[in-house]
Amino acid sequence: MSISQRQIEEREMRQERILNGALEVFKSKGLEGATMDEIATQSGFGKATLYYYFHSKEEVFAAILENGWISLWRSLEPVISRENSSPRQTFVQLLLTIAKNARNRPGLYEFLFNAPKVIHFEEQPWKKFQGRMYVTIQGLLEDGVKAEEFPNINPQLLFKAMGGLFMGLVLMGDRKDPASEKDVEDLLN
Amino acid sequence: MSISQRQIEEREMRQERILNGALEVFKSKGLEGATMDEIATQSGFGKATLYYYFHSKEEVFAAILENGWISLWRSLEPVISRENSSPRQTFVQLLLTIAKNARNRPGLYEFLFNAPKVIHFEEQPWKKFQGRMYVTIQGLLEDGVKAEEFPNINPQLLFKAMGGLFMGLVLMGDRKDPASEKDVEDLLN
DNA sequence: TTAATATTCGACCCATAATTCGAATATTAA
DNA sequence: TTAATATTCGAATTATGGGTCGAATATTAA
Repeated sequence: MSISQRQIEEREMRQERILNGALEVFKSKGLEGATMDEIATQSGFGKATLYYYFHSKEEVFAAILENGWISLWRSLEPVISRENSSPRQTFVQLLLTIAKNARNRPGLYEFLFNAPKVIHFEEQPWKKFQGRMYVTIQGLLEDGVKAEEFPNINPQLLFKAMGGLFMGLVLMGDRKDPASEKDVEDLLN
Repeated sequence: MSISQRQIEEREMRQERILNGALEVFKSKGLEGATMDEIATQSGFGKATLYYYFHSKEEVFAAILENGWISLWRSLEPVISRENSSPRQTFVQLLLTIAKNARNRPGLYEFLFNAPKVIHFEEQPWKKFQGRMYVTIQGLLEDGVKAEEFPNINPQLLFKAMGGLFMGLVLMGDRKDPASEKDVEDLLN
């Protein structure tokens, strides 16, 4: 009668296939250079088929970002809600968790963290998750400074520095050396 | 008979005017969104005139990057070749010099450091200068670690961290607080 | 088996934006 | 002054790439 569960799953798989192909093209051609034709070829469909699964190119972008942020946020939640953990410990674990994610799918995470700089459609649903993450980190830093677990620098400044540092470490790296807990601790001192 | 010095200079001025206009448009519309029409309007020429000075839109991109990297490199040379300066001192001065440049022309430097991520033409002449800068910084860090002027971390790692940190601080900042020598020193400790 | 529904895609369409043309207008050298 | 050269730009041309159409082909439910 109606659509079977299997059909839904297959549909989702095809969508993911398209999204992966798209990400691949973005990686090699940059956001701007990526065309729907290429994405189609890369993901193994005809161009028109992409439009059967997504309304527009913009929607493809958005879907990648949304999936990415949601899954990142999901993996962070348990770390954040853990009890009996000092701000600093939580902070370190947070960074390590992000790093672990990023190591698994470097292309995706480069996209996640850089794309927002390049495009600016407003009111994107994924911004909610991005925002939550930033607020959380910022809060941890503030608490940590208050509890004297971090050097006494303006938390805002520390946040920016950590943000940049993290990008440099996790994303610009050669991927030879996954950041260990010790690395992060070393850098914090 | 032939072209006078003044004519050459005027020509260069017009080219710069175009480049400045282009940068302005890139800032507000992004690389992709920028059109030759807008660049023309912004810089005060007719569109066809742009093509009298540059072969293509791509060449306009490239010219901005090349000019930028060259002038940045020029300003760094005296710092690098200064004698009687420890690796750490040189390193700090280098960062401060870059920061000073960036503060004077934030739009340009954001472009310089971000554009390479977005577009992907190979064999760009400016890459030579970018490469030189990175090699120099990397070398300073290695020497500095050897001389125990920096915490004893893998210089490669330190380089990545500093790179990210610097981007975060200088480029993503709110520009309220120009980085002072003290800031840099604080962060190094 | 078959009618309905889901999926696929080649060939178009069309708006936008890059690039070129050709005819003016300025500037220069003699 | 004037012929040659340099500069300018509106209008036309072309290329690119997002998005649509309609006709297949596959799958499903009955």
